[in-house]
Amino acid sequence: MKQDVCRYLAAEILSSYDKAMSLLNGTALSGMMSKSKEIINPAPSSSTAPQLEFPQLLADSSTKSCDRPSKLRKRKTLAPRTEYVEARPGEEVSPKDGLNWRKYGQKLILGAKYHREYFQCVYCHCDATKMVQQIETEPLSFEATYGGSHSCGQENKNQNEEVLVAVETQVGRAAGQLYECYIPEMVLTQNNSYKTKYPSDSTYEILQLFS
DNA sequence: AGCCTTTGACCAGCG
DNA sequence: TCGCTGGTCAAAGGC
Repeated sequence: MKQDVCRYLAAEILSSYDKAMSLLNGTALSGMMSKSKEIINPAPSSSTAPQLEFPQLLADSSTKSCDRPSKLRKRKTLAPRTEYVEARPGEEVSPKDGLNWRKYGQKLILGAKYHREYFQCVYCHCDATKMVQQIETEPLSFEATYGGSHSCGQENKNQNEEVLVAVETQVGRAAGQLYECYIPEMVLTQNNSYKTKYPSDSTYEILQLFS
């Protein structure tokens, strides 16, 4: 019963999205779906760690020298890698994500109730940045937007989370922000490859709809 | 002493 | 071209 509901809802969402995308661009969804399939079911021949399939989701990953360019204040185009996290009750700071960040600024965004905080990876050669915005309607929820990519090795330490973000983003986009419904767990296998572990059969069936 | 946070200023993108 | 706004810098202070 529960599985049927999930299947029905996912099919409805996909159907609506497909129609919308067809109107805008006839082939966009099919391309996205095939990409989602590649992420969810990476080819067995892929190397040790899963590769992110959407380079446009990441900002330029070229490494910087340890001397960050001074007086260079180029506005980066926002990488749409957005993650929603919840703080524990009573915790007013943005929750940790397991990586080491240094806060380099905060700004009150026009029309926003809370400040937006800007973080940079603590490692000097690393290009990764993170913006955290407290959600107005849900004070315990934070929207974390990641930019750049970790060239410092932290990413490897936390590769599972990075892959999750990618899967979350792609599937979420394809299904019309469905990603809060399910998050497959990535499991490191003995041969250093990753595979998805689904918490329930119904979740797995939803993912099958995208493949 | 060194690292981190705060905060005002600067600068570039965009409308 | 210009003003607004968001992203970043860097000095100062705290821990």
